[in-house]
Amino acid sequence: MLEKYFPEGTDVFLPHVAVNVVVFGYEHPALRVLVFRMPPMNNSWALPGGYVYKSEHIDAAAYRSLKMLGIDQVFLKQIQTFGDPFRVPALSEVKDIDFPAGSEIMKWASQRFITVVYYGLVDYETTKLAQERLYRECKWMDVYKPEKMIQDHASIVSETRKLLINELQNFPVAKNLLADSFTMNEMRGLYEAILNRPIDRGTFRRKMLSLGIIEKVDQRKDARGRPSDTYRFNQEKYNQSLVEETKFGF
Amino acid sequence: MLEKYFPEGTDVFLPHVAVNVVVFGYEHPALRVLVFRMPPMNNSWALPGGYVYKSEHIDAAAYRSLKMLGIDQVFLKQIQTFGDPFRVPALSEVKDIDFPAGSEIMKWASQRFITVVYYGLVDYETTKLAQERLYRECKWMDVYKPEKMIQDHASIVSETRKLLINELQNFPVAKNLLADSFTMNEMRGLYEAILNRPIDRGTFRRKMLSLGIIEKVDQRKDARGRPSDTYRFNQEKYNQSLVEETKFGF
DNA sequence: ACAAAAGTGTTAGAGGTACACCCATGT
DNA sequence: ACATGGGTGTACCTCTAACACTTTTGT
Repeated sequence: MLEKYFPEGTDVFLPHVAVNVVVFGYEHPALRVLVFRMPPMNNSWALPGGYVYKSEHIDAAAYRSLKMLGIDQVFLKQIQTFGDPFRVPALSEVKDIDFPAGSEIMKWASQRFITVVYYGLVDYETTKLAQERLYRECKWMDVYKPEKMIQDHASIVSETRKLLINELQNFPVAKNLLADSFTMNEMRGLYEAILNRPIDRGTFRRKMLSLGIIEKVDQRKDARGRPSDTYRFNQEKYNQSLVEETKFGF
Repeated sequence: MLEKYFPEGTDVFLPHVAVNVVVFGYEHPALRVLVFRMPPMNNSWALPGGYVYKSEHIDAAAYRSLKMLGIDQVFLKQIQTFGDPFRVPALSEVKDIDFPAGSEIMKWASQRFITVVYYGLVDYETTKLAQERLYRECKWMDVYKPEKMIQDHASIVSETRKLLINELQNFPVAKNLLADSFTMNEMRGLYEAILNRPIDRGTFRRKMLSLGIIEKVDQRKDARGRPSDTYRFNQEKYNQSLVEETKFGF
């Protein structure tokens, strides 16, 4: 049992410290968050995360926890640390778990943990989730249709979406959430999903083009109506916008 | 030695986890940060901070670390966790320290720590620093004239000032940094100190008044020239502005 | 021809910058 | 009277919300 979940044992990790990542993906027009559940916790979803090796940077631990899920193309940024001593309910009160009582794994899991939370941005289209033995089930959960989650993960998700709004002001979040090329409609839908309010079509278009960080690539005909132009980020202008502290907000 | 610095021993604390606070104070027109140094570290200044009791909320630990310095009227907010495994240099390489080698205190201090950092806002005028035995020397350091600090504390300070700029957009930071009553000149000076750029007098005045969260109290004659009006925050409107997500920015 | 979706133009208002001007005080 | 600093007015600019109009496609 221990070998299955902790092939290296638990001594290699820092006690009391965990990392979690709220991975956002955008499937037009829905903003989604990556969640999983594993056999011992059957009825609730959890955020990806893990523990920190004794000489590992916490940022590296966050990246590693996603790599285990098959995600290596991801933008990560730390946002908040949750440190309520009772944020994780005592395991004796948790029903959806079936580790043997008194096992080393239970001892490890029942200590107090503070968790350093990151948000992650991935391209929903190209992100293929690995179905590893450890993680029985992975899925994208709609941010606005939250389902039952373990511990305080549901509030971590909603907290993180609010913080993402601030990020949107100072950081071109869309670069890491959209495919290489995308339409204005998709980009605007993404902004609307994060801000949770409609944005005027014309105004959005003009503002984004005036920033000068995206350029026209081609056209695309979707279902009906006029074909839409497709765009991509100009890498050079994009990098420049980061150091110039451009305002991307609405 | 152990009793002097850790009267309860070290077992009462979570290992590997520390908290630090960047306490800002404003003495017109300088933005200051509270630093201290204690005997074993003679040549470098340090941020206030401490360790977390095993069943204590990390926020509570941050408050407690300031209470030890005699500060109990303070607004605190968590901003960032620093988790580089080598952020604290090996004690063998630190010259300004004189704990006995091999002592329990050295064992505690030489473990790896991640530190959860908060910013704190206090009223500079009414904050009297306690000169406790543990803290030989306390002082306010000018944010823009950084002095030598231990570990990575200097970069924590500069990082935190940048994050304070974002806070300024969404949160009436001034409420907690100014005295109960203050002039427009003082308030504007505070904004300029945080943003590190000049702001037009008339524009600032009108914007602040239009927010409707401050009200005129009295007048005050300083040195020469026309007396200035003094203002205070209207508690009710202030509280209201917090839930309405008002924009305080420039 | 019509609907649908994308692209473009236009107007009005809000808010900020920059600067000029006026007012109250001490010397 | 003058210098000094606080209070107020204003013209200009930028941004954006709102909505109308035009263009390009499929049916």
